[in-house]
Amino acid sequence: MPEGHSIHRLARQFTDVFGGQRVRVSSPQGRFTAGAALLDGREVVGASAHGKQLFVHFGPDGAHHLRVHLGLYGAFDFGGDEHFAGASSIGAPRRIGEREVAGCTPDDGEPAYAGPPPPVGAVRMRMVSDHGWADLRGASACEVLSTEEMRAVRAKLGPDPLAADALVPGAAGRADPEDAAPSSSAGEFARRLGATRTMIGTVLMDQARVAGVGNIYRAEALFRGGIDPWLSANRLAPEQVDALWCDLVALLRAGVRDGRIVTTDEADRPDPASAIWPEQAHYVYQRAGQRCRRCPQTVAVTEVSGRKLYWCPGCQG
DNA sequence: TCTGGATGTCAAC
DNA sequence: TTGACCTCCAGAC
Repeated sequence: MPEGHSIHRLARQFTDVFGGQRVRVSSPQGRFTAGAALLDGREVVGASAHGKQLFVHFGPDGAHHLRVHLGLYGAFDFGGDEHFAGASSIGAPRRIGEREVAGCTPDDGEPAYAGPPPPVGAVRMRMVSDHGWADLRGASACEVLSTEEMRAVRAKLGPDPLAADALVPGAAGRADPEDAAPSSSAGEFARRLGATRTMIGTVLMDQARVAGVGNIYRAEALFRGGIDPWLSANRLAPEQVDALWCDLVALLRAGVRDGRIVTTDEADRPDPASAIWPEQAHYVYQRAGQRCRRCPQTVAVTEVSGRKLYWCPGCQG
C-alpha cells in the first residue's frame, strides 16, 4: 500500500483540485452507493490525512467526512483540465514501481477535458467537478463519517511523522535542551515506544503507536538507525528513539516531496549518475540475498506477523 | 489462462 | 496466528 507520504499527497491533491467546488459523487461499482448519495452535490471544503487515513471534508455544515483507507491494493486515478496539475495516479504501485504516474497537461497534446471517461474496472467511488474527476479502486475502507466518528478514528491513531508539529524544537530532548516544551507528536512517539516490550520491528507497523509507517519505511528506518528489529521498543535508548523519529520525519517528508520512497544516502548509491529508481532507492527492502550497501553481510528477510521484514544482520545486530 | 505477490487491516480462533 | 478482504499485473505454463 501507499504509505503515509502518499496519503498526505492525496490530501493535498484533493484540496487543490476539488477544494471549494461542488462535486458529483457516484459508485459505478455499486459498493458505495449509499455513501455516494450522502455526498453527491455537496461542496468539498478540503482534505486532510492522518497516517494512512484520508479524510475529505464536505460542506456546507462540515458534518460529512469521507474516510478512505487504500489498504494493500487501493489507488486513485485523476483526470481533467489544466486545473488538475500534479500526479494522475496515486496509490498501489500496480507493478509500475512505487513512483506515481505523472499527469498530462493540454500542452502534451491531450484533447480538451470533456468530462470523465466511462468507468473502467471496479470503480468504488467517482468524484467529478467541473474541472476533472477522481476514481477510487480497491480501497479497504470508503465510508462517510460524522465529525464525532471521524474524531474517534483519529483518536485511535498514533502520532504522524508528517504532522505539522513533528519537529518542534526540544520535542524529544534533542534540538534544544533549553526548550522543555513537550511535543504532541515526538513526545508521544517516545512515550508509546517506552510503554511496550513488543519488538520495535512490530511496533513501527502498529498504527496506534505511530501512524503512516509501512513495510518499506519500517525496514529502511531501522537499517538507517542501526537498530535490531527484534529489540524490545522500551529497550531503545532515548537518543535512539529521538533519532528514529527525526529520521522518519525526514524520510516521509522526502516521500511527500518526491512522490516516491528513496531512503539511500547519495554516498551509498554505487552509481549516483544513473537513475536511482528502483535499484538504488533502498538499503534492505526487497534486497534479500544481496550484499549490504554498507557492510559485507547479506541482507536477510523473515516473515513477521505475515509481513516480510528485511534487515542486515551486520549493521543491525 | 492460471497463479502468486504487493507499500494493509481486521475478525475469528 | 491465520485467513479474508480485494484489485491488478507479471510471469509461468
